[in-house]
Amino acid sequence: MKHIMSFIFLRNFYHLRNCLLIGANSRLLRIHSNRCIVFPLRTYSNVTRRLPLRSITPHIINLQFNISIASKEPKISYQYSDPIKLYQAQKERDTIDQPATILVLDLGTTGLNSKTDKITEIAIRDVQGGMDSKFYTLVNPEVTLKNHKRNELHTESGVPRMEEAIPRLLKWVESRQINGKPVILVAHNGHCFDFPFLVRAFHEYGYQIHENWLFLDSLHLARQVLHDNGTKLKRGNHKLKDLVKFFNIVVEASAQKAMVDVNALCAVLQQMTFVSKLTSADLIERAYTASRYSTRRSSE
DNA sequence: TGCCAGGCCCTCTTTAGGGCCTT
Repeated sequence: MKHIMSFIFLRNFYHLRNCLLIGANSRLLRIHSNRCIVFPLRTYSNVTRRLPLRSITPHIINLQFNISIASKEPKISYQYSDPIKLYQAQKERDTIDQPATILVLDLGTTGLNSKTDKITEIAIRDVQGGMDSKFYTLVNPEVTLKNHKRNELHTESGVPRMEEAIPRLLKWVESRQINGKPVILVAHNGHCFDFPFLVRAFHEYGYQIHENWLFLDSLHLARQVLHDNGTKLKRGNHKLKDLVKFFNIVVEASAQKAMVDVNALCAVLQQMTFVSKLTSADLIERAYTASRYSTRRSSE
């Protein structure tokens, strides 16, 4: 009986969200005792999603969504939605059993070669949001950059070198970790770009990637789930910008370039997990450990 | 705009070639 009620609850939930066209702010669903708990992937992101004018109905307004008319198309911010308040209230009471911390990552580098190029920028965001949910730092690559202005920016006093940035990164990730449960680092094309850079940098300065750290490539995920779901994207249209456009997401500008992409990927990840009905457990199953890169490195 | 590296995927072919995707 409990399962039947949960099924009906879920069906009604999806139906409600589909009707309102606001399915972005609550993604990870799980049955908790006899209740359906809504897990938002993000709470304080500045990302908004464009909605067609006809979708603004009294129902949405009555639900107290934050609507701003900034241009021809109204925008709906998700940060004041009820599921989020529910999540925050539950989190404060520490009653939600989250299987993992999901962190969206983007790196800036001096080039594309993880063996020879250096990291210049690290941006990470905890999709659950809350206080101190963002980590951002420039990194002094200790090499001369081609762009003179960028070179000055990255070599200013106070910009940490990678060996100084790693301990800060570790401390921040640890602060986001929930009782030693896994951390899933998500990056677009991370398997071929961000993750090899990160793992190599850790090894270079004598740090080990913790076994609880898992890696998930959102490019690979997008190519899989957007096909499985029937909402096919044409081959060659899985760039982050393409996904932002596909999901009709508006990303606010920021001086921190990598953080702009992180914000965008947070929203894209929400959409993908929603349309594909993926849970945290599903993401864990699709993720892999750093040993995948360590093996590659040792075989060189 | 294209180059850079490299893993994955698709297509066309059976072992190879080319495009995608990231800074």
